[in-house]
This record gives sequence, structure tokens and C-alpha cells, in this order.
Amino acid sequence: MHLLLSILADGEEQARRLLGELPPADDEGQLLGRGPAAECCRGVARQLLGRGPAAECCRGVARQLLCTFRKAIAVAKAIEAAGGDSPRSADEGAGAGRDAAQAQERQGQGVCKRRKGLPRWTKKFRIPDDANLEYTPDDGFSWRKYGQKDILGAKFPRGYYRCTYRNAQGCAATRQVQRSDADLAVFDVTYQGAHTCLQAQRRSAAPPPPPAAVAAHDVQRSPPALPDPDMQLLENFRNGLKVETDGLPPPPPPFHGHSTTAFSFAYAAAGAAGYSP
DNA sequence: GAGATTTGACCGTC
DNA sequence: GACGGTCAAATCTC
Repeated sequence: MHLLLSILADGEEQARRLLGELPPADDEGQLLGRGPAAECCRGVARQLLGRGPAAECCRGVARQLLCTFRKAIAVAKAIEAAGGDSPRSADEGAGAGRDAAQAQERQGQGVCKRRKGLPRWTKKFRIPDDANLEYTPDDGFSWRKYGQKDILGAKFPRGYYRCTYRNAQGCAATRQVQRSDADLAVFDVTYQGAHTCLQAQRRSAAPPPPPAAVAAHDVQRSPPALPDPDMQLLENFRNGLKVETDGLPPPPPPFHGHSTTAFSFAYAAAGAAGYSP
């Protein structure tokens, strides 16, 4: 969900830039200049029923795009607030995992050594070239190692860590750290459960990479079902939205989900900026 | 002495 | 029964 919000905020920002970079128009709304942006806008205007002056038409498209992103952000935040912010665990998405989760549910949330119910996600860490062999990736949280196992088929053992404040503050976050077989400088770090301790609250101003922000690395993730209208709306949004950028200035660097820069977005209520369903 | 790490044993899942 | 995740006693570090 955090990744979704980041992407939507990114799209909103690009729509804002698009709106700001449209070429000037004359008094009648006709585009001035012959640059690529002007030609692009004329092309868009021709495609959109040939109506209205090109400049106004393009601004309308850009405004609508901006409003669409804002509305999508609002929907995403509503879903998040409703409790949909936890990324689906690998097991939850798969059929076998669903069965296991249901089995656990049948057991009445009993003690389970494999905590299937908690969200789980994987991130890759690359260590500095000059780091020694004992180096372990530092994500800013305080972890306590509680186990190490040799894993079948893996050259390096897997380390098991839990939050240092597990007992003091009841934080259930754990992580597993395993050095990649293919690249000694890369660690695969699997997180399970979100931090509920004070160190997580202290970091909230500059949030750590959220669960979904590293979804690209979660190779076990399966496409979630879309049982409710909000999720269907988001899916339709994802499938249906296409932004033509030919002739426009190069886009900013792509978002990789590892930005540590906090972002904010103030979105207007749907309809406040000319949005219509 | 308190807290962290190590490591063999135990247990649940597949 | 194999494997992965966790426990807990022993050990280490500061």
C-alpha cells in the first residue's frame, strides 16, 4: 500500500509537471510555438474528439489526469485506513498458503512456530565493497539474533533476528538475513511483522522502506484477489491508465521503492478541481 | 552482572 | 522424515 501511494504521488507530481510545462497559448486558446510539446498537445487535442482549442484541451486532460491520481490516492488511503495496509504474505496469496492459513484459523490462533499470519516481505541489501565478511545489513532498527541455520541448497547460513524490544515493548518484528549465493555483497533480508516498538515511532518522520515498497523482490507474492469495489477500482485504474510521453521532456528518475525522502501530498476532494466521474 | 550471541534441541509444516 | 523456525542453556562481551 505504501508503494501504491508512492507511485500515485509520483504520478500526481508528473501530472502537475505536465500541467506546468504545457506550451503557452494565444487569446483564443491556440498553441503557440512548434516544439515537441506543442505538437504533442495538438495530437492529443485531435484525438479527443477534435473539440476545443488545443491548449485548453490539453490542460483539461492534464487536470483530469491530476484529479484521477488524487482520487486514486484518496481511495488507496481509504483502503489503508480500513486495514488493508498490510501486504499480503506470500502464503496468503497462494492456494496452498490459503489452506494453511485457514488451517491455522481453525486452530484458533494457537501458537505457531511459522507465523503465517504476519505480513512478510523481502529486501535485498548490498553491502559496501570494503565491508568484512561478518558485516550484516543495517536497516536502522535494533535487532537481536536468536538463531542461525544452515539452509538446504544455500552456501551460507541464515540468521534469525527479532526486535530488541520484543519483550520490553511486545514488538513482534523479525527478520531473516541470508547472504546471496550468487553475489557475496548482496544479502536477502526477509522481514516479518511490522515494528510496533518506540524505535518505529521515532522513525515515523522518515519512514523505513515499507512492506510493499519492496514487493518487487518478493518473488513468492501472488496477485491478490479483488473482492471489493475499491480494489477493483484500483485494478481498473492500473490497467486502464496509460500516459503517452512522446515528445515530452525526459521523466525524472524512476521510483525504486528505496527513497528515504519523505513525501507529502495535499489532495483536494474529488470534484474540487473539475473532476467528474 | 546485564545483555547479546551461539548452538543443539525441539516442534510444526509439508 | 526432511526442512525451516524458534527455544533456551551455555557462552561471550562490555
